[in-house]
Amino acid sequence: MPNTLGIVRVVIPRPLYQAFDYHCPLPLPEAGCRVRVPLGLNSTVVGIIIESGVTSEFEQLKAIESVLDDKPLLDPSLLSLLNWASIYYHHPIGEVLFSALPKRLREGRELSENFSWHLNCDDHEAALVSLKRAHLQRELFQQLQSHSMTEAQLTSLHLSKWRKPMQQLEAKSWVERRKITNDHSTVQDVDHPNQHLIELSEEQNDSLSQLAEWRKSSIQTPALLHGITGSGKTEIYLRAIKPELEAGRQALLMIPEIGLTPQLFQRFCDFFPNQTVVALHSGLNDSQRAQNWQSAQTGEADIVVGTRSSIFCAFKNLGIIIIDEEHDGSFKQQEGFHYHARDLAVKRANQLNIPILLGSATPGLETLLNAERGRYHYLQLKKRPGTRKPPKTSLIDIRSQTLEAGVSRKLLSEVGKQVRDGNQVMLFLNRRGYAPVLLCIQCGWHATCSACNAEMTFHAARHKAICHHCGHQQRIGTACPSCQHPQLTTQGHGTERVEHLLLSHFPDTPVVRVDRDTTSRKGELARKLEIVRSGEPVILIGTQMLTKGHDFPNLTLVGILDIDQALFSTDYRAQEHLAQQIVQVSGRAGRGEKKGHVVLQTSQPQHPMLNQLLTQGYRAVAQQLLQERQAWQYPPFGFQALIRANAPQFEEGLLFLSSLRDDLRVLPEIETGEVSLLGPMPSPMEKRSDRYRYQMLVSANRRSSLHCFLDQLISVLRQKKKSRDLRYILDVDPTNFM
DNA sequence: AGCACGCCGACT
DNA sequence: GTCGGCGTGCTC
Repeated sequence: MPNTLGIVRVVIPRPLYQAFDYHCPLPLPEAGCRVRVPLGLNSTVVGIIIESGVTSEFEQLKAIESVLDDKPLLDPSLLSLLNWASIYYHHPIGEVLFSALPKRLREGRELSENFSWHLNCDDHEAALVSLKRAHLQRELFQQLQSHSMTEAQLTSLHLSKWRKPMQQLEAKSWVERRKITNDHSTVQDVDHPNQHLIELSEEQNDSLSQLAEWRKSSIQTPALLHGITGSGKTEIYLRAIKPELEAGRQALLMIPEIGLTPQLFQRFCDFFPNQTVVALHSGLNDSQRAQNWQSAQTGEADIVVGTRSSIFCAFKNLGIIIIDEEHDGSFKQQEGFHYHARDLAVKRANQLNIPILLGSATPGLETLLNAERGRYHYLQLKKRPGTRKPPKTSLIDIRSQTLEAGVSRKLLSEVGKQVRDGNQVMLFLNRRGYAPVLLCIQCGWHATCSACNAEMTFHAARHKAICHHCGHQQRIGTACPSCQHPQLTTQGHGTERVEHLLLSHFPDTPVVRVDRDTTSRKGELARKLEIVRSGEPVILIGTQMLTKGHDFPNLTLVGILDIDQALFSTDYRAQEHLAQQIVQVSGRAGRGEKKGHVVLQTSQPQHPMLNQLLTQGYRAVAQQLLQERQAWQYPPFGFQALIRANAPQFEEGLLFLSSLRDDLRVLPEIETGEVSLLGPMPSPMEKRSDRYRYQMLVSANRRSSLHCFLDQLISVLRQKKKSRDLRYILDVDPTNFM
């Protein structure tokens, strides 16, 4: 006999598509609470209730062991987003739900209590005098003089070691610790005298009033803010958020993976000094992440600035979502649960009926199409504020140039000229290391990775060849490892090589290299950026780390090296990415008073896309690319999913996918031609990290056909027997075919 | 995934 | 005999 009372439906952290029912003592905890439940013969796991008070078909229910939360951690709207994502991406609900939680909460740990610290001292002067020698305490004291601070705020300040001195201040009774109960019943004053120091241009003001108009409508559609680089999109974000904070709601600002420049975060803190701004990105440790996540969940944080996974952050009362650099590829998760944070953000905003603003100088083709079809509100910023002009771009035909380390004479002399004039220069090369190929001219040996089908990149300073795909390293002496010939040579150039070239040509100018190798140490990137921000002449050489969001006012020349590879890529997205990259890098030039100039080195100066980009700009290129996509029925006109399979044995994944394809042949969507399959075929790098990788592409002209087909595909896939070391994954709306 | 069960070959 | 490799099936 089915029970009608005392049953909860629980999602388990396992790759399972269904939830399990458990008995639970009354009163039942609400959906979104964590519980500890028995699973299998003798283990217990942390689960999340997704439905409370259900009837169960299942006969032998077990009882939950304990309830971990008295208030739900995930509210109904977030649960429904996660459930939707599980269905849309055809990914097990167990993994989807748990990917929303910070590690500590996933493990069932206690919620830490949040505190704030308040100054409780009559004579500030006397206290400061007595703290003359206790620098850390003194600094904390001064911070607290302006306003009281929460743990999240203290941690996000660069005061890494604040706990000890704070304890000492507490011991002296000058500081009082209080438990936070802020539930936004009283809204802090959002206005602040410093806020309006930056005066907006006419165009910016116009966009803002359009935004205000747009928000009055009863159904919120997304808005695209298409503003050229340097047009001041951040100022729009700040002012778009402000009314929401004033109404006691919270804001989520999503940024690309390595896009969190301390300046952006600082700008938000400065603009809203009375509000709590917290970060959620990969630079935080587990405890900071749990802390900040929780502060959004309780309502203590007003603004969350976060990367991809912050789309799953719980909020007490979310009022607006802003996505900066919405075209950026890092919003798509590339392993495990392959979600697209931007697309989920649009869905979340739609479910909550709150505004969402997508900002970019180079909107993705999907977003641009939505805007041009009127599904998104389309705002444009076409000018840089003040007298600043967008940089002028010219091409250098490298076929008629002498090259040194891939840099043309012409560009080198231009660099010299700018540096002599006291300006800063940036060279962009999307390849780190010294050279992508290391070889012996005597015996033909070259450094290849034993785990991947790839060349290893030579890193000169470390005397190593490193595989950029799996991290495998090999020490390189002076002689050839195969024939002992005393000299090895290189082919191609990376940032380290160009750095050497620049050092030899410009011995009196600092050369700053910014890539993953030179910034892996904590604080190193910040230190390098600080050198550049000092305004002294420097030559920057770097990878795409340099392209995102930085503001260097004294930078007048940008040189873009080696784009030719991307011009001939077989990936249909390569042209879009290249155009975006060129525009983004170029946008670093001429942000201050001085005029900017961009030099693009290519062997294809007649290439139609490049020429259209230089003469008509990004939007024209995007429209052209959209036409091509339409002709081929590629996304966003067609809909795709990719099934990848890999195994340690050669061709095992291929066999598996071939057999899957045979099974799928009888499905109705294949017979009617609504859905077509391409492959299976080897992935672009067949062997990677000692696994052989294969893929099969599923394409459809209608999203509904694709999803109907994928439902059946998943059930076929799950019933299929496979060896234990074969792994497969379904990627809906793939953006990366590697 | 993580775990138990059960089947089979290969060792002290 | 029994140890352990791995294929299979189940988890409320």
